[in-house]
Amino acid sequence: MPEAATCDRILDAAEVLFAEHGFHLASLRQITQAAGVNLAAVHYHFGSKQALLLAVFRRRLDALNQARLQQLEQALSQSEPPELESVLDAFVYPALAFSRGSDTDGHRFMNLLMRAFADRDEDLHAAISSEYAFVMRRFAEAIALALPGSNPALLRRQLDFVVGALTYTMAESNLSDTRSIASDLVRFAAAGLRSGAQGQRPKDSTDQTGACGTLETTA
Amino acid sequence: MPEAATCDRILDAAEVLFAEHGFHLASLRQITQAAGVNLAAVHYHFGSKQALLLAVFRRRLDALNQARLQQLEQALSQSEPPELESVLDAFVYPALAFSRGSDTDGHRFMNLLMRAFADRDEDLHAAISSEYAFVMRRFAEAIALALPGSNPALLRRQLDFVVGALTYTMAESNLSDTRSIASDLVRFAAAGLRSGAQGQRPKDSTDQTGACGTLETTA
DNA sequence: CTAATATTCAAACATGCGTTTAAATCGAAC
DNA sequence: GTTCGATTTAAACGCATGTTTGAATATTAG
Repeated sequence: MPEAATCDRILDAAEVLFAEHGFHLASLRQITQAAGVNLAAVHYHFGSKQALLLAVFRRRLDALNQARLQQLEQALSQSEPPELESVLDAFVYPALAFSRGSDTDGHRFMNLLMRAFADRDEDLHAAISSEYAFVMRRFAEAIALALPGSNPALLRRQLDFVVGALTYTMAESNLSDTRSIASDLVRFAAAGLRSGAQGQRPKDSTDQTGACGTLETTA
Repeated sequence: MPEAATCDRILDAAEVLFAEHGFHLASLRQITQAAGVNLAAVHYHFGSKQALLLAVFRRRLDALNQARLQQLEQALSQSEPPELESVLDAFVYPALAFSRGSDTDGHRFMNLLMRAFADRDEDLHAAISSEYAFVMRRFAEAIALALPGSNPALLRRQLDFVVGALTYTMAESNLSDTRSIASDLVRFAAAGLRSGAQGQRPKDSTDQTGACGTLETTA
């Protein structure tokens, strides 16, 4: 029989309904009914509703960040030092392609990601950010290589600008050409990053740790 | 007696708890207890929990967008055509100052705003965006004036990048110097906007309506 | 075939929610 | 001082939720 396993059917239905109605509004009864499984199956296979949410996240983020790192390696091997636009594209394009691809699943999942970011779910945040923190670190290093002499504190702040622009863009519901949006965003971000790279910025630039490692690590 | 009126005490407590736990998790029992009023007072004064949320939003957004427009008028009167950086600062600074001001209330409210954006609450969205759509329109016009010959469709897309960077930055929980963050973001955004202003962009740039008027209007 | 293990199932449990109700209390006007 | 509308109060209603339970059913192993 081509019937998917119970776990996967639960994950699929949960992803759809979490993204559509939010974590707390999507009930396990809705989810299990949409998945065509019994209500208690969630607790049997995942333990709790919260654990189910985490499992939904893990399944997608693994694939996304793997695609990002793969494209980053390619960008790093193509020139020395790496080209800024190539690094940014490796960060931006897989996310946009995933969120706006032909399958609507990716877009739905990105909505879910935005929700989780806004919800500031501490447990989920901690679990996820520790799993994928190294991805953001790798990109920060690559951008620093592409912009020699840049101010690290300013660069980190500007990276948050890029993540914000990307996250917000992904959450937009109308979908048009992914490639052109990605290139617009890459050009926009590259110009912005270079605008602070010439050693301008006379003032303090207080380097407060603790700003990194938030959920942006995942988007 | 210096006791605040019941309505205001409910609004204050609701803003805190909505921002802290989200709309659906913050219960009316929590809110009324924190406000020191009876549970039924919410329905007597506001009608429903949803209407209470809307009232919380209105109270803050009025002040924020008024401050933005005031600073925009000043920027428009200072030079002809207006300077791009001044226009952007009028959009960015009041929001950042409000969200990171000495009172923690502003920051909490910005969290609430992000939540509402992520929640895609249709009713709230419709009510709010229609009330403040003209603010975004005014800023789009001003930026178009500051960048003569710019592509309107591209400009709108880039404006979303700016809104995203701003929203994301506001939601960051650590608070440091507002003025320096604002100027970093303004320089970043100005460079990005100018990067697409020289008539580049040969491809389509399909102008799909319906992209505007989303909740970004409020942030 | 049988025994043991893994999975599914229907039903119930306890809890918290938004909302409603009707009586009690307050504040000013006559 | 009494009356009348506005406000506050305590209690209850109806309902949906996440979770647990224990029996029924599949699945696998010996």
